[in-house]
Amino acid sequence: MDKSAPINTLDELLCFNVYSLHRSFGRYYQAAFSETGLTYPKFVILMALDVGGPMSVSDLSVRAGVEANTLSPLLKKMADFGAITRTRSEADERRVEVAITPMGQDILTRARDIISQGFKDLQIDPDRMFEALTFLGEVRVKVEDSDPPKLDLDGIA
Amino acid sequence: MDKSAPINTLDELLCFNVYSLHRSFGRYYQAAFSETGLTYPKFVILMALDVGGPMSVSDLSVRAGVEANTLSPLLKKMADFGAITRTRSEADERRVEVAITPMGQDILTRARDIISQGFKDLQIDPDRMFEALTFLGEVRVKVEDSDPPKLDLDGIA
DNA sequence: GGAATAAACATCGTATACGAAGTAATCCAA
DNA sequence: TTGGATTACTTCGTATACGATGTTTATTCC
Repeated sequence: MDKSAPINTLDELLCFNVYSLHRSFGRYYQAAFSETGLTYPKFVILMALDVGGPMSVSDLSVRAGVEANTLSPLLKKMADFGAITRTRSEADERRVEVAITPMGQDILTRARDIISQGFKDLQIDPDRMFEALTFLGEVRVKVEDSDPPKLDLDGIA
Repeated sequence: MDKSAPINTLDELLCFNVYSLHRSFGRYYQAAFSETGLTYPKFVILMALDVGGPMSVSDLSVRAGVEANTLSPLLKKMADFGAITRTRSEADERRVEVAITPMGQDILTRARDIISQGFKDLQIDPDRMFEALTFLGEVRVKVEDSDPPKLDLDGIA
């Protein structure tokens, strides 16, 4: 019989605050990028490739924080568009090397500026944000390393 | 010519840290809820209805932080399952009143326990979390109130 | 060195999410 | 009071995401 900390409202839950803010950012960027064909996940991919250089789909998966199967169709679209290239590795025929193109760089440069500008508009305290970034990063590691308890609805549904 | 704060890596971006942690939580809860039919968004809906009582789709939309059109199909599925009820308002035929059922309550009770347990396992410092919750909430308000600068790819794509 | 494994991507099925557009009910102003 | 807004919800089209599974290529271990 362990009551642990009973959850009262959604606002007390970190996962909900993260979920909620994520969706707010999603709508924000959808408005910022509308009509350009760029989306937030594509921006993340361009950033990862720009900073980390050419890399395999799996490496990109780790950097971007999404599963490889989510990346596959996205990368195909971006390659068709011309923002990135996809090349079978000579050394290992299983691997696909992904790289940003000059056109992708151009897009990224402008997107970076927009995001910088938008961030400045938000007037967020740098110290609090740094602390939050650190905290969120630590939590992410813990969540990923953790084995979640399993929900059991026997007798209910 | 405003360079503002140039963005170097994804890790420096609050939106990316939120995005990334959101996905980690998503995989975490998918594992916790697997096979039960419950999902994180459905849990959020049950929580909102349990705490706030019966309410319209639009009110629920605000509480859960998702658009009403996202809710519609979800609510239909949950009602078919028996966890909630959907009733046309007598007073205003446009409105649909949504309420949690006893079966939904039972599901929620167990889900709450699982989430409490999982949270305890993560060993998160309460003070830092409280500060983070406050910060994330403030940022969310700012993001929602803010008018995003518009990306322009003329001459590139 | 050849079968059993494992690794890297891609595909498939399902579940959110969003904006835009559609429908029906209510409100409101001339 | 009636016809044009406005509101509430739904439907539609598109874009992520995930786990499970399939396919191809590399590795490993007899």
